[in-house]
Amino acid sequence: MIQVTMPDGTVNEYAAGITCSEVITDAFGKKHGCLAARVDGVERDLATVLNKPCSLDGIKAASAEGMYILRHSAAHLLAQAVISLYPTALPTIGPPVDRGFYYDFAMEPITQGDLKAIEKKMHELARKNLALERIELDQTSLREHFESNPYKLEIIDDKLEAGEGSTIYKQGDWYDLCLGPHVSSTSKLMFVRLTSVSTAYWRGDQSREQLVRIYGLVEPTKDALKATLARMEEAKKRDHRKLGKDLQLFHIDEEVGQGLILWTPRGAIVRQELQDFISHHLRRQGYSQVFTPHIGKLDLYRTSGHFPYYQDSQYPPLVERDLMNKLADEGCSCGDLSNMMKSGEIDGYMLKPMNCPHHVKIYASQARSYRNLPLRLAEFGTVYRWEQSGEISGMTRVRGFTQDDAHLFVTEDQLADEVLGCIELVQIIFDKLGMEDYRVRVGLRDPDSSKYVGDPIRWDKAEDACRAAAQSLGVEWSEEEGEAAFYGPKIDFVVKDVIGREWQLGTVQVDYNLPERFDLTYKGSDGVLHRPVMIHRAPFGSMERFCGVLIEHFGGRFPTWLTPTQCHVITIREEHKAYAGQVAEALKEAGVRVEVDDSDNNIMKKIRNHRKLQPAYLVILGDEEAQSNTVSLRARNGDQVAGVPLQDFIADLSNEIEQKTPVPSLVPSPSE
RNA sequence: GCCACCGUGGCUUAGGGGUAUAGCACCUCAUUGGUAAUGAGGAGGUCGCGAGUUCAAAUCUCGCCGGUGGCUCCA
Repeated sequence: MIQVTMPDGTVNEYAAGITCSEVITDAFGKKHGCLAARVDGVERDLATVLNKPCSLDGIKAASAEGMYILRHSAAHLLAQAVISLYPTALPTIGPPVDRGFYYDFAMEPITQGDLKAIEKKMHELARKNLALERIELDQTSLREHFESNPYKLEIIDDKLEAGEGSTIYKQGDWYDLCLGPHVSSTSKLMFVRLTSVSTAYWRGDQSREQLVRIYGLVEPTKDALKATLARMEEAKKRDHRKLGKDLQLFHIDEEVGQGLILWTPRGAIVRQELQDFISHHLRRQGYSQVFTPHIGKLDLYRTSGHFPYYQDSQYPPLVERDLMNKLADEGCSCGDLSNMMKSGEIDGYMLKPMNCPHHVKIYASQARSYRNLPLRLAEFGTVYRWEQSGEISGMTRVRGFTQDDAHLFVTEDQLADEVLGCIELVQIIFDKLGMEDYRVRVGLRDPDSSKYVGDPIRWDKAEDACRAAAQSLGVEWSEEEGEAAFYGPKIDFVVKDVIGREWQLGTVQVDYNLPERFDLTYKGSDGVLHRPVMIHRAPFGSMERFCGVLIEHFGGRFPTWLTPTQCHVITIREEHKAYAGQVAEALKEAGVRVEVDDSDNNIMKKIRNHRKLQPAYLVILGDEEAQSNTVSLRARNGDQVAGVPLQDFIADLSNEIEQKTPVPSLVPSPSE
């Protein structure tokens, strides 16, 4: 007999040789819903045989571990299906990922259209209720099993010591090299959906074979799969690239260039409101606004270190016309030109990849004393970076973007307080926008590395300041060793949107490097020159990415203060035109953004059309309203209220805008 | 940058060797309608760009540009 300790502490006795599955059924009943077991803290198959005393718990599909196992098993099922339809395909690796699973195959390219047939085959195999059997093999036998698959052999070479064995999992006549654990039967994998087909390099190495990668989803129940698919639909609807078009927020024109955002009037309003909001808080926090140009001399970036070190991710430099002509006359090739710029023989201008060198020069333009510090220079500064073409996407990955940037020049003693001040700003913004779901990453130096600049003692202090600041937020935060920039520790903000995707937005970075490179100084109270510390911070990251994320966060339904047109005034009949003009005028007078539709379409049609642009309110005007000097309001969700005195509406609306209320709330819902 | 797929009026889209569908939006006329599509008419496209094959190319081929999904990269 062996003793098995259950999670609640009870100890049951069983005959040795009993399986996890039997123990779990005994302890939790037949409908235990467990996909696997945890034996002495280690994940195991349900079929695992117990021969000695242990602790045991079940792993349900609802848990992260359970989903991981389910997805992993589904990847196997996918491979089985693919091999049965494409016998010459070679399976390589197929891990679970955050939202599903994938499997990479060495095979001829397939298309999205081929996925249906593969999915059908998966369902067929799932229905066969094939047991997944774990088989331990010695290395010789393993190699025999995979002798026709060089990818698996490479894995064996890499992962196993000489002579070391491993396991395969077998289902029907198909098997795969795998450590497991897995679900007990393919019947647990009924609710799969293949989502996309793509390519990947073997082991992520561009120089190696291109593989076909198939992505899929799996859920434990039909309803869960439905819900996941619905969530994906929702994500698609919220896609800022689609909403940006529908709501006329921005435009990207191939003739202007890839990754270059044209802010159209409606989008520009959203951006301007956000900038005004942040500017207000910057003034309150003692920042000084500055403006700097979009280009600077190569020498500046040689000093800062941006050129030529980061050359590959920048637009190529600009060269003055006279110099260009002269060099051309001398028969200078492009390669010569590039080399001469690199060596510093000739100068040119660069589109700025960062704002800091310009701000540093503002600091350096005067002699500074400790009495001037901290100096906080803020600018919505536009920078340009040469992102790889395949990486560019909508507003979230672009080549030109405007950072809500600022650089703080502080004394060593002020560092902790100033980092805290930066954090406070982030908190205010996220709170106001209802972005409660975010986490903070504190990037620390790798203790084993010597790539960092600056004195270790100062680093320790700066790292402590970052930790303390992150702690002060009261949200989830993590320390990540080795994630610091070479010039200082940093705090990154990662926002989770409503559908669970994460976006890296703002950042606060301590910098010991630039003050050194530019030989920045201030006169201390001791009369001696000291080196200031810099803090780079951009709480939104970039206006482009932030607005892109915001569009998706709100699903295009911006709060009243942000929404491009706050009220759309709609008339019922032609004779209400005059009153509509009066109402619109009064609203404009109060600073409200308003649009009027007094066309002769009927009211139903007009409502339908104007809803599309998602104003906070539709203001509907007919006989009753005109006679009593009131308005009738319709909210986005269709709720309505009639007979609101115009003056009350204007007062309430102004208040809502002023307060930056997260959701338009001037139309009470009928249930309240 | 690499791979696969895609590119038809402002938007959504049919077609797939004989210069092109439809809906929405737009304009005109009629209609004056109380909370998600009134009716009729009209205008708008050298089918991403450039070459090639062909009597004939939106359609086939090649190159380029752009988009999507991945890979790789990201101060």
